[in-house]
Amino acid sequence: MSGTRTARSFVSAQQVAELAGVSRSAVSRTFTDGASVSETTRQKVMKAADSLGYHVNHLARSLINEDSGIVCIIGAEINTPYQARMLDALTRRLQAISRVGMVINTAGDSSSVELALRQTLNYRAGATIVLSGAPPANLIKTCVASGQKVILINRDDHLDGPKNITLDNTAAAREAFLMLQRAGCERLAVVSSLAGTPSLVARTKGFQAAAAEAGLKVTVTATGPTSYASGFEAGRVLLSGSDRPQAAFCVTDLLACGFMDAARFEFGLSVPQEICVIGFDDIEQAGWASYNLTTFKQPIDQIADHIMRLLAEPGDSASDDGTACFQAVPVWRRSVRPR
Amino acid sequence: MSGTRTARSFVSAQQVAELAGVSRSAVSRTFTDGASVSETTRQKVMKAADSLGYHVNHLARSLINEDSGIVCIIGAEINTPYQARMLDALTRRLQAISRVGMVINTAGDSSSVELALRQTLNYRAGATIVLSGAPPANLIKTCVASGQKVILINRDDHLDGPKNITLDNTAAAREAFLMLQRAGCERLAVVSSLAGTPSLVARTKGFQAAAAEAGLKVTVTATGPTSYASGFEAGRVLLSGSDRPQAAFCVTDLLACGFMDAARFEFGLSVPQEICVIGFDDIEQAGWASYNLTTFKQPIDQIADHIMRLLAEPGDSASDDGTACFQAVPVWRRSVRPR
DNA sequence: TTGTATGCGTTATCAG
DNA sequence: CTGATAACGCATACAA
Repeated sequence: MSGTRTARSFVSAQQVAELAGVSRSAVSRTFTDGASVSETTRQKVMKAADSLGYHVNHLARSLINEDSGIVCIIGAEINTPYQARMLDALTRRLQAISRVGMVINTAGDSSSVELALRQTLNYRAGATIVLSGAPPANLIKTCVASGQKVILINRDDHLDGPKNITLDNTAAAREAFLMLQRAGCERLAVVSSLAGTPSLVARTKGFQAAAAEAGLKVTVTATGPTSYASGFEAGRVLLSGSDRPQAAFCVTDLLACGFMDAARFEFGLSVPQEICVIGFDDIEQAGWASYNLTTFKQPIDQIADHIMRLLAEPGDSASDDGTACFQAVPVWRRSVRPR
Repeated sequence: MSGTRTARSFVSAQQVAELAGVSRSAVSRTFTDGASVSETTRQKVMKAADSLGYHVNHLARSLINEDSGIVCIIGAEINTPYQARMLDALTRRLQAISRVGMVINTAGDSSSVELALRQTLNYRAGATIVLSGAPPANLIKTCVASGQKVILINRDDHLDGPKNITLDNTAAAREAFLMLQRAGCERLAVVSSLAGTPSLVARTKGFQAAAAEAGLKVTVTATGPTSYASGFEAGRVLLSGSDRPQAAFCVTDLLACGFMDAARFEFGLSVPQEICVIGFDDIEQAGWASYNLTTFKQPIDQIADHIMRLLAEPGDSASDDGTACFQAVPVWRRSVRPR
């Protein structure tokens, strides 16, 4: 009497087979894509499975397949608009190719990233996507050696095993400078953060370099983490001086929003008449009427699509050199004076 | 010769045992909490494991344990500030109790929620947290019957198997009305959405009821999904009429931000002098200087803590009736006139 | 403490 | 097309 409803446990293929009067294999085949089962058997099995509430145990299946269908997504600050959108884009697409995302929220420090990467191995994830943080090289090696696909986003250290996805931060930063230069701004500032993320550093350096070529100096500020509050604080600091900057390139929209609010509400400045602001990421809030922030859009959908393509490739394909670089495109709104 | 480094596959306990010169069980015990292994054996095993890059296969382990350590989190609109914060709070805490969150991003429609719930069964998740969407009752039953913990957030249909977590939306809405009444507002509006989520409906009805008791009529608007754009559009509609409302209760901060921006930039109204606005959720943006939105804070941390407590309970404990109700607390900022 | 043997739920292989 | 059987990687009862 295994058919009673009291079973405080998952239903197994065995039980379904018994009820349907067929073998375990028949049940297995019914739920395996591309296996050959007669329509009658299939019907019997489905009926029994339905009444018992049977669901294939992907975990047991993966014991044989060596692929659990799990894709680990490692990231810190999931609640940040940009990261949240990336997470949304990824999980949605994973669903579509019948995989599933396992989110590992690291504290950001390297030891917790290491722990996260171990989890990815524990769960036999077929792939690991690292949104932020710097995982130790030896662990990455283990992942790759285990047949896992490792995808690193916005890191600059290019190891050979994993696939890298980067943004052309330098080009974007240079473009940002040009936009401000054309707007007639000469006293320039960069609002950055203390996070020291490779991409943020690249944006800062790229802007500085472009300005230097034009013979202009840039004041760089970093007051805390990459947040609205830090941007606000940076505004306080930068704008209280005697000759305030005429424009600020904020390496993140979040910083830009904070900076703009400081400019307006702490110093009564109007944007873009008295100060121009450029952000980065094109988060949703950048498009809100209060900000109308001119910024650079990260091609999240393209990136996510690219990742799915990487996942679809056969495991050992080293067709490309493993690095894909995307362009951030400027989004003109109203925080920079028209030329 | 299984020890060669070419193995494009995960390392098994077997391989570790061979290298360490011990039995498979010794390896197993080394990685099992509370098993007894001599220090010498332990060292040998650890060394071998390290050099081989061995990691316990949680999936195989769960075949025996009946608990994979996976907790499924089902939600739509992960990229929304509120949901993103909830996701962040949950995944962070799950890590802390050495579980891991599997995020299933549904399209929101019921068929995709059903698919998500099936995934939860496929992966033998020990628990499922449904952030949004209405899963079919029979599937929930299967989950519960399989020994899974099912936690539903903000649903109003109280089945007996799952644990429910709700917010006292009615009380909060009533409070919102009182706040506006004290500010001297008489022509009132509610800005809602077409989503028809139970909690949103409850907020709307609660506000209406409170107003009705005071003999005041309320204009209810819903122009689209629960978004900034919808709030903006609602503002356009509501404020263009001849006698515009003096206050708006927006059932979500996102709607509130959109509404405020419409009021200011489309109609040149100042908040709170010419129109008062109250939101709901206390998303990060509500605290930004541009909005300074008076709103109701959802106790996300409390809720997440409570969920962790539910997960820690023994599986069959029905100590409580299965429903926990939290209070949203008003956060006074500057979008409502002081009394 | 250690090793041996068994079973967890599934799929692949192979014989019918 | 179907059923029996052998893996898959692991934890545990049991015997040593």
